Amino acid sequence: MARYQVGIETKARIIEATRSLLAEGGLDATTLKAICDRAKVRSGSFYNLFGSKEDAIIHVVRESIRAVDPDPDRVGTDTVDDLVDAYSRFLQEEPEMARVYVIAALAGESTGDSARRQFLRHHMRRVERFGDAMQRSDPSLTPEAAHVEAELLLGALDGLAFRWALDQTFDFPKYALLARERFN
Amino acid sequence: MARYQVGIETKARIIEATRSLLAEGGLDATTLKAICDRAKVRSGSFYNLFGSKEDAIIHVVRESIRAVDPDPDRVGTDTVDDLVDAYSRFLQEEPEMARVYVIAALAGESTGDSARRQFLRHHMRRVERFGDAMQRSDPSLTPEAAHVEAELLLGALDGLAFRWALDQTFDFPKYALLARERFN
DNA sequence: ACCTAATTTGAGTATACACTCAAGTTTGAG
DNA sequence: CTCAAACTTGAGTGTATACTCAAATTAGGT
Repeated sequence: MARYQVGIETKARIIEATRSLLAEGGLDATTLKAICDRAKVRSGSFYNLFGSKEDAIIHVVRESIRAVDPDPDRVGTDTVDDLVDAYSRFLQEEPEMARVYVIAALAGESTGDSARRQFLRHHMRRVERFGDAMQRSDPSLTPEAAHVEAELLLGALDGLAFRWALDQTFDFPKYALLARERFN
Repeated sequence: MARYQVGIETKARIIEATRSLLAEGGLDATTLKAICDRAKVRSGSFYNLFGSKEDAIIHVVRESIRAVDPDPDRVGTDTVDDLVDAYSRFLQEEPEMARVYVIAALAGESTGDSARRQFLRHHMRRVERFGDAMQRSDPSLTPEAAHVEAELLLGALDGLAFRWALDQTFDFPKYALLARERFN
């Protein structure tokens, strides 16, 4: 796709423009025009590198989640607490991005649901991560039980994050730890 | 506002049109034109009765949540299980509405955040309901502890509902009950 | 029947949006 | 240096959007 150096740089500029717009003003602020203006690119160039605006947005959201992953290379040394901490950190450092994530995952009417499938895959990977960490800390746990516990804990974290998005005075880290104590 | 009988009926028609459009096709399908066509009304009439499209949508979402409330008049006889059941039922009966609820609550950039405040108030009322029910089943629970438990359980339910929205083969009622067992 | 206020109309405003494409320019491998 | 492919341009397309308002009509209390 982007094989020339200049194309790679353009793509990076577009991604950075999209990232900063999402972080500053959420989805509403992230129009094609705004992205192109900030990236110093005309719209035709954008579409030479991305199939749609949503492609760029999803790329950025996934990238920023990966950025706070305690074990991005899956070495397998992360604990449940590490994962919960990473979740708290993501909310703290990228509050707007968390909202974008949820809306992009749910609003998939327009996109068909390819976006939704992508978010589901991402969720399943996280469940696996949590389940693995739970088994490492308690080897007597069966894989099936670990999976259920992981879905419950991740569900609780997601719901508490939604709660926090409604009202940022909500003490997410505190409740996240309480939830973590209930599951294992 | 709507003092003539005909105005009251028009308002009801608009609400019903909005409700059915949201249930059938979510937010994307619920344009002003679609609402007006279905309600057999011209746009001017709509704006005589509602301040904005979003007013009508929020009205409908709140109404449909209330419709599955096990104790809408707050008699105070509902148990935690009743409340969890009502939550499951809402997802089952109004799947599209649940997504609309979340998006409307989070997408408040455009609205300022008056919508967000409204959803927060609604959330707080539900926390209170859950907390009250928990105290009724276990009178040794302090109000403060009940509040914390209620936030945790409701958070877990919200997160599991998000999980279910990603993939409707997810067995929400099963996980909801598991979560319910962990908190009390 | 009168009269005010409620309601309705519907053409009109503004305008924002994602996306396209044919024609040019630049890149870099051979 | 050549040249095909990668990249860029930017005016243009098409469409949908929520919302307004002045004028006409209707409701219903008196």
